[in-house]
Amino acid sequence: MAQKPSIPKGTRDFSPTEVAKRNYIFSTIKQVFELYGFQPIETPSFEKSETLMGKYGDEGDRLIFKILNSGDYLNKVDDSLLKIKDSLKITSKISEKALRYDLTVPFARYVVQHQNDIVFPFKRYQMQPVWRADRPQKGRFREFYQCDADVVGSKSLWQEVEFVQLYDAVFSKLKLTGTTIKLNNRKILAGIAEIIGAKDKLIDFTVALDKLDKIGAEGVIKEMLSKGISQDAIHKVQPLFQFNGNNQDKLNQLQDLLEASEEGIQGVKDLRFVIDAVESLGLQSATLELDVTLARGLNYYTGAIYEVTAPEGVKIGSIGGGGRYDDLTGIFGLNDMSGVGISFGLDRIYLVLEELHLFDEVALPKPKVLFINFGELEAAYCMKALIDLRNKGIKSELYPDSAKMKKQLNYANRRAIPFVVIVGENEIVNGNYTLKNMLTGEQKVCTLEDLLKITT
RNA sequence: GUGAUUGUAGCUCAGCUGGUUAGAGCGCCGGAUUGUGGUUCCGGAGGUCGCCGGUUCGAAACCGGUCUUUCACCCCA
Repeated sequence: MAQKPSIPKGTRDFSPTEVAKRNYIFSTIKQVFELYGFQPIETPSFEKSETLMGKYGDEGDRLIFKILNSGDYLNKVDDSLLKIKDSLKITSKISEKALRYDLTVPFARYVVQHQNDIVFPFKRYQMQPVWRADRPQKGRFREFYQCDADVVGSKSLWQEVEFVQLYDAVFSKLKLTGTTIKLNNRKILAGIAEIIGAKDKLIDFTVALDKLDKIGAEGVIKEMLSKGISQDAIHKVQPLFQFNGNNQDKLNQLQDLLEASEEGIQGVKDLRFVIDAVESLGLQSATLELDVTLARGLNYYTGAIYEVTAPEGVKIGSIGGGGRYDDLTGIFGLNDMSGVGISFGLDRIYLVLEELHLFDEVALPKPKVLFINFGELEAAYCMKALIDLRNKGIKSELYPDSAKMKKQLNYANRRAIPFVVIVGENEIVNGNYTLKNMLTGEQKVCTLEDLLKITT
């Protein structure tokens, strides 16, 4: 046997049924995106390294797939550099392109590059694969799809309200009820950090706080201490560790806690606006939850932070996330362009729908009629009928070879094709067709008109 | 990147503490049945036991490395 074929770690093949299910999710998301006024764009699967590097933190840089330069790339590297074997330094010499790590940074690049042609506020959506050199595990792949919708050029909080509704609309349409849309605001996190005098440790602080439901208050405190946040400071935010009540209660508690921080108060105000609006407009199937521990986030979020978790009982992590970023296009030289956006993790949504058996009605595209092939003459006769069937939109095909009847019928069975048309000498002489129902086994001789009528 | 875990036929898996020519079920191909399927019966093909190296008289089994699978951490969709 030849070498056993396989695909790289963390990648997957998708067979027809899987593609059908994935397309169902894609088209649902796409419909809702367009319903909300977004327009599609696409960007290259790889970008210049400088566009991507440094945008996702050190951890992110490590996870970016680098593309080797073409040609004799090593020849151009200094011997001295090769000798010290510093991978980081050599990488920038031998690789100038990298695979897309997410859709937001390429989008920022796109906006800056096309700023003169874009009508602002610009609402775009994008559904494309992204790549991460991560170690795969449950619900985590090295190649996966993101479905993003972003608005740039508007600071309106109404937009943030709409994204909550959009999440709810998509999940409701997928019949995925019981999702939780978690909402937070970076300004609140900054406010808290300010109150405790750990403004410079905002990232460490938020990353630790984010783990509250996973490692508990003790674990969080331990991690904060190890990052150099003082005992005294931690004591001040103690209330956060047992935060409860409904969204309004939480808002009021935050209001008190953040009194001394101007930024924090602004965050509470923003959050209150969004929460009030969503609560008065109502959601179909999702629950909106203010979660102060929500800190995931890419370093560029500056306002709202979203994260969607699957219904209780499905252990898959988040199935979507997003937020507001005021400074993103600034990196590429376009200032004062606020953006807010969300992302759907297609592959994870797939896993959740599968686990909850919500794919029932997704039909695999397959032919309805198979013409049995008895030979050249018969095949030619069948091809004529096929034209009529196909013109009427009836998915149909001719078995390509004049194989044994048994084999051809078996093929119809395996593919669950409901009708088979048998044409031999007799049928050709009489100008008719023998139609067989593969489910009931019934068969009858009929005209082309009957054939079209019955199989439609 | 850290720590575990998995790998035997196309698929799901047996294969005892190292011991002849490595098995089963399903699937595939052919026949019983040359214009009638899903059932049944008969026959057949298909394996460098992930890969490389080591220990041994002898390795699918033991050891090392590597790749792969799954999982946790880090981080994230």
